[in-house]
Amino acid sequence: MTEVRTRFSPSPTGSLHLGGTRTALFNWLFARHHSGVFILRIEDTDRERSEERYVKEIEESMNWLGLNWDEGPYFQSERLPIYRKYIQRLLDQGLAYYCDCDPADLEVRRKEALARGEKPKYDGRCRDRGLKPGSHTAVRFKTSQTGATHWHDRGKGPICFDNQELDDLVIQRADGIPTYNFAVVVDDITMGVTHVIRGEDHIPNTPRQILIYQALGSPLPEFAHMTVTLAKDGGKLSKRRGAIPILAYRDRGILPQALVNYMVRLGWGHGDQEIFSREELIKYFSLEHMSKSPGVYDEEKLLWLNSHYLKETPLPELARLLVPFLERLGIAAQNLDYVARVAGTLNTRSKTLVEMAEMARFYFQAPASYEEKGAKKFLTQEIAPTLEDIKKRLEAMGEFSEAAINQLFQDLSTETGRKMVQLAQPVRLALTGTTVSPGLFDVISILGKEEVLKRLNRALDFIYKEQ
RNA sequence: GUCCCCAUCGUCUAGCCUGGUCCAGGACACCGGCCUUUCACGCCGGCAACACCGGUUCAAAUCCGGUUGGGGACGCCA
Repeated sequence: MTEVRTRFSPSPTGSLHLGGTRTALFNWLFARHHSGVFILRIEDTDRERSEERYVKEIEESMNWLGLNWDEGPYFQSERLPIYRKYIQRLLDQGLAYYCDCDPADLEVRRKEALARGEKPKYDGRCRDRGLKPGSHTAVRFKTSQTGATHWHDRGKGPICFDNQELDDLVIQRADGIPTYNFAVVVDDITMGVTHVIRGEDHIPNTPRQILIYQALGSPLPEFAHMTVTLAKDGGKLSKRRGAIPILAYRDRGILPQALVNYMVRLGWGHGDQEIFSREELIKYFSLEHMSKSPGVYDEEKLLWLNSHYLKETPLPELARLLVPFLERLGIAAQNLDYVARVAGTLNTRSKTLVEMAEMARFYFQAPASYEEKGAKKFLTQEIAPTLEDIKKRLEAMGEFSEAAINQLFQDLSTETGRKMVQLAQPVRLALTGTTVSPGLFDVISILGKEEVLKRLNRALDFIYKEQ
């Protein structure tokens, strides 16, 4: 059995989005599952639109998700001589020819055909003219006009195209740069790619590429076309339709494990299992279980997975992850132990690190104001004596543990006959500024005696000043 | 328009290849309830689907054909 070799070949003409990343993930998983090789290849033959910074972004995105590659990155722009050699071979064998048709004319003819309700195809007018290379000549591949091209797709099953549907595609532009359909084939041949796993938007390219493989006398790789991802309103997920750069997920406080888990479950399944560790993914992944119909991007499910992984992440690590998000809010958190305790009270109630940081704010900054409705209800003249009492009791406490504080409030409740809620809410408001927060006794314990007393005093001042 | 692909709860999916165990299972979302110092978490329960029409068969979500619907592709972009 020969070694499995897959590749991910993005073009650096923009940020990496969910769709492309999912393709990378499936290729990576397939390679890892078979202990094969995963190659990164940058398809930068479009000189106009390719940019160095996007190469960096692609690499950074993949690194963030842990999709490590074994070979590459290869750059098509550095492989021009190789393509030229293969083009020449086809030319010499009469399997390709020069064409000097004006691109603008072709465009007009294409529009006309479309208007007539026909499939826009190149009519092959230069096919037998025996043109010599010139400054405005492209090279076209002589596509067979008879028979059919078919293959067994590992994702879709048998697919067949009538060759009459195809036309003589340009394989080398007038500027000497090969086009996508040709460069991919040459690359996949020379890099020994055994499995081509890509989006189903490439299905129409496949018969053309197969014909080129055959013209070059090379054996075919396996093809597996995976579904595209649709936006909520239907239609391919795109920049216009809600797709965001993959790194934006990181900025939004999404964990890489959550994104990976989400992407893999979109269009693939393994029984009833929803949560997969990286090892399980590698162990279970197979092309056969890919779904055949397109999936709709559902952010709710991503967020659910994210909150799941947020809960799973060990506190010290969660603290490390949270710090940059705190800093973004202008909170300098040097004490990682403190942040870990804070995170421990927030990990079950936030969906993202961004949310968690926002909720953590009061642990680092005293409330600047009190939520209006809550203040009206709980920070009243009537409660003031009780708050004074709480203050005194807390002040007298030794060990400031959650359990001890809990006991203190229980006692107070029995002694005063006040319900816990009537005790907790005013204090919560005083400490956090809102009526919603993590468990109050945890909050008190974490903030510490000094800070708690300070905030209680401020709340009391607020009450006395208000009435 | 032409070609290609696809079709199970609102969404992601299991089952389909190897018909009966499926009056279709899980998850997200949603709706109840429990827990409770608030909000969450957690737990329990509920809602909800085999697109349609024919055929094959003792029997079809599962096989075949058609219809409808959705998606993709039709560049000297990738």
